[in-house]
Amino acid sequence: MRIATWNVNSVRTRLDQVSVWLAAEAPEVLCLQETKVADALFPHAAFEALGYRAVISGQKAYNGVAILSRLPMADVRVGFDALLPDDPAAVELGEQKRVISASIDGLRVLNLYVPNGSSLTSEKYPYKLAWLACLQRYLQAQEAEGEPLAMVGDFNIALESRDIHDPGRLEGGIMASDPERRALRAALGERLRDVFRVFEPDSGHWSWWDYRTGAWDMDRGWRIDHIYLCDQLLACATGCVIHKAVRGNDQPSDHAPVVAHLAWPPESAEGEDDDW
DNA sequence: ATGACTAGCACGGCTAGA
Repeated sequence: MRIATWNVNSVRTRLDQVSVWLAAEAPEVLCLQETKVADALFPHAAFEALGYRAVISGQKAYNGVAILSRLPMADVRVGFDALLPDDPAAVELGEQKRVISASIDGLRVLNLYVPNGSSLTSEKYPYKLAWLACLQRYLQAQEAEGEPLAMVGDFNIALESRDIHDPGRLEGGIMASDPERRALRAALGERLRDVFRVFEPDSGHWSWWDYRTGAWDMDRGWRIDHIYLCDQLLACATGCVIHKAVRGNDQPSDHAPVVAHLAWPPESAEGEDDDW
């Protein structure tokens, strides 16, 4: 199974590019962020023509997440409050459509669009920290269910210096501040690992390049789109790749797709009692 | 220090992104 994540910065504006990429790569699952469209206007037909069903949580103009899958999806959950119905913050944070999950082939795919935060002095910054604190509670509730977890999305956080093109200038600022990093690490706990770093220790690998200041031409990017796996899925991982070339398209999203390759479901051992 | 680009909304110039 291949699970992909891509912040498309408007699914309608990027529909042709997403369709071309899906037709070429055909991952089993593609998680989208920043769809920027109300649910009634989501372009289901274009994806169905390629063999994908979509489950969505969108809103007009801002935010919005979707899971596209070639495999059946079950037990779809929208928002933090789906698992935290008595948590006031979870209910309030649900106003912005940033969280959706589905059970696919025996694992839980959780697709997130973490708030950007804008700047350390913006009121959006404490919102981001509160959102991450809620994510931690949400993940604790999810873990209690015992379903293997793949958590993907646009995290709007570079966890380490090697994830930023110019850490000397950018570290400590938005997307690279200690409180953001601590909040995300607390949510990950000991359970979830960034699968990209299992296969690639070096810096110089980015998933987002600013539209401005020639960031793409100078290859000045950040790695803020991540795929986190629980131990059971991590043991099945065979690779994780950033599809950088997509950022070089005409009228691209500012993010590139990231794809994790999993040998899932695991093949049963020789002589196991499959036919009982 | 600031702004650069892009998209949405709605048709002028904002908000928001990261």
